[in-house]
Amino acid sequence: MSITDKQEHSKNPIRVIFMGTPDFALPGLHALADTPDFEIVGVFTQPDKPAGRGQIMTPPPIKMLSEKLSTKAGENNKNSWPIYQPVKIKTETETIKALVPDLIVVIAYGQIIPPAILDIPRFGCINVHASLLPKYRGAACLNAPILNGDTTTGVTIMKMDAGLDTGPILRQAKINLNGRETLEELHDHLAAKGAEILIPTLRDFTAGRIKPQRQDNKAATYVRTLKKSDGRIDWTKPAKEIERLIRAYNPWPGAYTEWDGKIIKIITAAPETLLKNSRPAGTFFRHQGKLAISCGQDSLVILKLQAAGKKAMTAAEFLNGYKIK
RNA sequence: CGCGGGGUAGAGCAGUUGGCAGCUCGCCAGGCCCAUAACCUGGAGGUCGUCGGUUCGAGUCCGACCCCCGCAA
Repeated sequence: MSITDKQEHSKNPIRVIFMGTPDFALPGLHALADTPDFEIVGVFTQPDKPAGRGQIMTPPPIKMLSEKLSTKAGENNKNSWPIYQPVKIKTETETIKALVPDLIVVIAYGQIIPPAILDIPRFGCINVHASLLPKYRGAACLNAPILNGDTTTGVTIMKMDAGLDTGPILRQAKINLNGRETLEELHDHLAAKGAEILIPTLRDFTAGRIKPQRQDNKAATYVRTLKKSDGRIDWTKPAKEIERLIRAYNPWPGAYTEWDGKIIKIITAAPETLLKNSRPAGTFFRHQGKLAISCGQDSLVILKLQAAGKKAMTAAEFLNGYKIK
């Protein structure tokens, strides 16, 4: 028996249930699995569902990572863990009790956790949320700061209560925005940031070194879940706003418009806009060898786009093949 | 069997009722200009996704397959 093994046993690891579903939750699960003083006793994630062309049954990202990590743990003579994919978490109260968790960590699980479950672990349920609460409660917390042109955002680790993202705060980490990042970049950045502060925060909290701070409900804002149709560009808006929307919705739900009867995804637009604009909103035109689209205020230079059925192409490639005046 | 679009020169596209494979850009060589995302001249570069069928003749019509993508999730 090695020294590290002895340390693990002597520390009497904290029993953790992890609940999460999409990519955003991956770094958190990884961090927990890598930390000897926390023992994963179960993972909950959403059921497999049909996805992609052909509607093939696809497991959520957390299931795939969980299986990999759990198998590896078993091979290393450490405890592996079961994976649960209940349709409704509220029916799993007894299952969860039987796992005797000290703590439940929830990252983008995708279902509301009822109070009956919140109360099971002695340390409660801890959630990682990708905004500086109480700002941007809700699902679109990653899109909102880009869409609104904020200069900062961050992650919050909180103790969950019955409300949606209303629980008392354990710790926050702030990051600066440079006005050019896409949703994808912000997503990856904050997923990593959340995982980075998760372990030290859990250690401090379970050791009694953190007093959860109640949120200021008066300062709270809420962002509803995005729909695919939110990505449809309204060209009567100012170019500056549209450029932010393109970054905030890339890659999902994607900013798109219709041209010549086809759906065109706008993937990247230039951050600077053209001042002159005499054309009707939504008109595609050439300007100094570049592709531009007129907006309600100013015009937007398009850098990268994708027509339905085609691969993504640069504006120059688009101009070569399609006839734009 | 979820719905749909597409594979033609390095890139993006066109190709009419089957009849010599084109356009824009790029590339190579040369020219012009104070200068250019400018212009002029010449040039290279394609087994038209694959296999089979119909035909005097197939990028084009028929069949099968492979690959890419949008919707949807």
